[in-house]
Parts: sequence; structure tokens; C-alpha cells
Amino acid sequence: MSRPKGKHNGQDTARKIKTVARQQMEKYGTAGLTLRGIAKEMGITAPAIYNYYPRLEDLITALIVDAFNALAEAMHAAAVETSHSSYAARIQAIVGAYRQWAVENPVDFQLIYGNPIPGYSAPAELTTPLARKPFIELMQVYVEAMNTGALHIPTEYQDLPDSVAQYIDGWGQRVGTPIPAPLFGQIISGWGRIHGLVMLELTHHIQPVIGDPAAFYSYEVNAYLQRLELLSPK
Amino acid sequence: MSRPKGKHNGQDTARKIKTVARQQMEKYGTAGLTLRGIAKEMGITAPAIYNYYPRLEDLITALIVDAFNALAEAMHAAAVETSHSSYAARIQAIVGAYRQWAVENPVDFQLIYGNPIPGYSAPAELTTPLARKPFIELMQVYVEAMNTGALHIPTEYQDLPDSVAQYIDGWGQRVGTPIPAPLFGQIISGWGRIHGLVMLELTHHIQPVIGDPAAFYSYEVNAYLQRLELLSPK
DNA sequence: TGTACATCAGTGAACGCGCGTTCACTGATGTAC
DNA sequence: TGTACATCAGTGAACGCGCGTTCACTGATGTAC
Repeated sequence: MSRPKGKHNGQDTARKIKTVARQQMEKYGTAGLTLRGIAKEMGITAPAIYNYYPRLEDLITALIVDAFNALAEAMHAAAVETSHSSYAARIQAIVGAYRQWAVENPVDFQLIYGNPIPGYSAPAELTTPLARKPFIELMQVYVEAMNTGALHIPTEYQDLPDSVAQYIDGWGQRVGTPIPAPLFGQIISGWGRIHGLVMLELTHHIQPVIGDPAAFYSYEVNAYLQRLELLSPK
Repeated sequence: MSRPKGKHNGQDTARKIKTVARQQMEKYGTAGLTLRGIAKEMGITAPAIYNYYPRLEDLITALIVDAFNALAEAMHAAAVETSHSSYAARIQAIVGAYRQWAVENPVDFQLIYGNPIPGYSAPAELTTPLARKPFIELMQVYVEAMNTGALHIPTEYQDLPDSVAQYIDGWGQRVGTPIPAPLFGQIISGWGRIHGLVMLELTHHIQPVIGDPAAFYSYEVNAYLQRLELLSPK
């Protein structure tokens, strides 16, 4: 807690570098990130950055870790805010936060889910747990909804392939309670749906087709929740 | 038809350049494409490429146009092959081709649906019609299935938002027959679902979660078709 | 209060590299007579 | 059949540029006595 007083605080600068790096990526794309560009924007020289990140790679890794945590945090906040609401409201809030965060931080979302940066690949042992994090809480809501009898799995999702089913146990352990196979299939379907819409929105492919991605996203989520009988048709 | 005989054929070289460019992108990512890299791989010098593509940008544009056409062609071929099959089989074949082509040509798929290449943006008036192309045929199948009474729109997709509904007319014209609003919503939902699963597969995010992306894809498509009553539960 | 020393963020020059692009050219091939 | 000319894909040198990274350094700040 005792940090050097008047003296410059290194943590601030490290954070500033990351902030400017994100701005640079917004301008020039994730692959357009350069140390010299960041330095110029900050009014310092490029070698100064080496005091904080020994290699460009380390900076990118830090940005990716931040992105994963920020997405998880956004979804967690939505879960907390609605923890006393209906299952439908909780799921709407959490998956709504997924899109909202992506739209507000498109570069960070691309850092997680987009094209890899040439010559760089994030260490998998670092990213895999981070990638799982935001979904554990969501799965808990589903399982709870099913156990209380509020959620009904529709017939069309009954027959999860065996090759997929063997991955359920690991998730059951992480979530803290077993997950029935059809529910697992239904949850991954939900992930695919929201992810597809978000990606099509971020790459500007869906706007010319439907015009209003936000409205369609709500419509899709509502349809999904209706099918699980967590939401009634209007 | 009368091309110079013994003389070198420029079209072959132009095609070879694109082929090598694709290989380079596979190796180094879409952003890692360089004229010098292509030239080196081909055993020629970089300036020679200028005889075929006056700028690097033109080469990339050519690659993108090729990618759009190849995806459309793959989906069209699937449609033709199954044109006398059931509606379910036809839709399975077309959306199956979407994933199949993406998995076999990940770089080209990223060129269409992925992160933009830094400093380059494809001319929209060129890409928009190309982007629509593969879906027109698919929509025709849906509309036909609905008009014959084979397809039933589930209740949860009834209320398409107004802001989205106004985009339907344009599609109705392209497809050649009016599209009911709930069917339109259902179709876009289907696009989002398959696109999400494909993107998660290409970026290696879904393998650690479900293990077998191909099996899950079929499961999801079947669930979708069952819900439309185009396929019965086993 | 004053002096000597340690710390360390940031500087500026330099490195080697690969990039897109230009330019005058070469040399093999095809064409006209 | 032989010669002169036109065509044009490809060459090799050169350009200016921005990149990541290294290195010895400076100079402000904090610390010890």
C-alpha cells in the first residue's frame, strides 16, 4: 500500500499504455498495433515502453487478459444486478451484456474471438480458463431454472451426440452441479446464436440485411427463452 | 477463344498468384500477406506481380471476390444436388455446405466474415451483392416449403420487430416472392446460429467446450428443422 | 540543513529488416514481310 | 526460309519508410547520513 509518494507511479503508465494501445487498435485494427505508434501518441519514445512491457507480445497478452476479464466482469455485473429477478430476466441480462460489451468494445471482442494477430498466439493455458469464466455463472442460472422445474427442454434438443456428451462432466464440475445432456446442448445452441448475431453485427454483415441488430437480438433471445418456457408469448 | 499459342498465358499466372497468396495467408494470417512473400514463394521477383495486379489492394479485392463466389458456388452446388429431395434435406445440404466450405477454406471465410485487413477495406458496392448471393437460393427453399404448408413457423418467432420488418420487401424482390415476417425472422435466426457455430469453430473456441463441432452442428441444424416441422424427432 | 549516492523512467542514436513501389533494362517469343 | 521488328513477362537495383529492439546515456527524484 505504501507507494513512493511524489514519484511517478509505474502502474499508471502501464495502464496508460494499454489504453492508448486500445485506441490505436480501434484506429488501425488489431493487427495495426505498433510500439512506435503507441509511443508517438503518448508523447514518449518507443524504448520507454520497454520499461513496462519487455516485448510487444507481452503487451498484447496483457490486453487479451484484460479483455477476457472485462467481458466476464460485464456479464457478472449483469448477473448480480438481476440475481433476485426471474430466470428469464437474469438470462436476458447476462446475454444482453455479452452483446453490449462487444458492441461497446469491438476491438477487445475481436482480440478474444476474432482473427489471430499475425505472428502472435496467446498462451492457451492462460486463456482457456479466462474464456470459460463468463459462462460458468450463466450455466448455473440454467441449471437452477431446470432444477426448480421452471425450464423445460424442448423435444428437438433431446438427442445430444455422444461425442459431445462426454464433455459435460467437466462443465458440471466447474459449475458445481451436474448438467443434463439436453440442457447442455440447449445452452451451447444459445451461445452459438448470440455469438453469431454479435459477430455478424461487428463485421457489418447483418445491418444491410435486417437494419436493426439490437432489436433483432432481443427478439432472438426472447424466442429462445419462450421455447424454454421461461418466458410466455405476448 | 483464340489465345496466343506457345506463349505464356497471363491468366494462368494471375491465378497462380492468387493461389500462392491464399497459401501465404494460411501460413501467416490474412494480415500477413505480402507481395514479396508471394513472389519469393513463386520463384519470381516482386515487381513481376505488378504485371497482373497494379496494387496489392487489387490482389486482395480479387481474393475476396473469389471467396464470395466460391462460397456461393459451394452452397449452390449443394442446392442443385438435393433439388429433388425433401425440404429438410435441401436446407441441411445448403447450410452444411456453409460450414463445410468454411472449415475447408478458413482463410477465405475470414476474408469474407473476419477481421478487416489493416489499411484495406473492400468496396461495398462490390461486396454487398456478392454477400447476398448465397442466401437468395436458401430463402427460396424456405418460402416454397412454407407455401406448400410443409413448414410451420413456431409461435416464439411470431413478433418480428417493426424496425426489422421493413427490410423484408427488398429480400422478397430479390427472392422473387413475398416473405412473411415471422419466416424472415426465423431464417435470420438460422443464419445467426450456423454462423456463430462456424466462427467459434474457426477461432478454436468451441472445441474445448464440446469436442466435436461437426456433430454439434448437425444436431443444431436438425433441432432447427424439427422445430419447423420439416423433420420429425427420431 | 546540506551533501553524496542510488534509483530508474525516459532519451536519442543506431542496428538490421522487410515492406510496397518505381524504373530502366533484358531477353525470349510471336509477327510481318 | 530468313530477317527485322514489336511485344511484354520478368529482372535487379534502388527509393523511402516504419518496424522491433539494443544500448549507453541523462537527469530528475528519493534516500542515507
